[in-house]
Amino acid sequence: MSKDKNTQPTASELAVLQLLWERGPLAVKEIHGELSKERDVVYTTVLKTMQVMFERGFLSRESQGRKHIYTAAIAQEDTQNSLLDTFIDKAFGGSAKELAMRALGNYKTSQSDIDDLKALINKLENKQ
Amino acid sequence: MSKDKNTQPTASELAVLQLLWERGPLAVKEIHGELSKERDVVYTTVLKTMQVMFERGFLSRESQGRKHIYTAAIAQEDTQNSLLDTFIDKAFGGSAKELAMRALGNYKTSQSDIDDLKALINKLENKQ
DNA sequence: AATCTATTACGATAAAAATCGTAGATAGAT
DNA sequence: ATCTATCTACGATTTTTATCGTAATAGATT
Repeated sequence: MSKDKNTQPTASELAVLQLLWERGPLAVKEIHGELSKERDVVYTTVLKTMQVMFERGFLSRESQGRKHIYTAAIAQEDTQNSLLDTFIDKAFGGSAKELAMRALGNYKTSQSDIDDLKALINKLENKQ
Repeated sequence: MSKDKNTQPTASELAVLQLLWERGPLAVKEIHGELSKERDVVYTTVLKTMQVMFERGFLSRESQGRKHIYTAAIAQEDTQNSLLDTFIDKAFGGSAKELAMRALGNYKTSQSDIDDLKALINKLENKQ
């Protein structure tokens, strides 16, 4: 669970990772298709980003005919934890609790969300 | 509570804002002193950053003799909310609850933290 | 086999952010 | 009145990230 800033994906890279985490291995074409739904971006821009990610070790790939099928090479949870850690420091002066309460207070929570939270709090309380 | 990316402070700018939010109005010299504790940074770099922040409307300032005393011109809470919003999308696929649970699960929580959380959850539950 | 097309490779450029050096000004000390 | 230390102003450069265009190639199509 590294905290090294240089091993953290950039914003563009995260957009690619999210798709791979959600949908499994994909070719550049498919990532480009998805990203294009949200903003204008040229095919080779996405290609280049993914090539860089491959060099950085964020993605692995295998050839399938003439194309490459890319897979996320870093775990979603580890990556999120590392980003979260940085973010808590950067934006919330290091207070995880402040951040959590703000997140909960500002967005809609369903009853099942609340149940999950209660369970977590129980666990935390017993752990003490 | 703007979400406009261009109005969001950068990482360096946030470091300055945190200090001003915590300690009130300060001169460049003082900010530089604090930042220097954590990393090597030249005085004029900090000065320049703060001048840019002033132009961007993130800071206001008043002359005191030959120096400027800077004040945060954007509210901490608004800024955090805006950053949080971006972060939830970027790193947690839009799930505030996921983020909150991760934050709580990964860091130590005191009993008083837990009490605060319980109170918040009660409030959320009644709100539904 | 020749042509077409999807795809990669890769360098170049642009844009954004961070860093720093030099110059000039001003308050206060001598 | 002059000198000195402290500050600001500001341009220039560097670093990082994002974007894109061109060329080469492998496989499919005719």
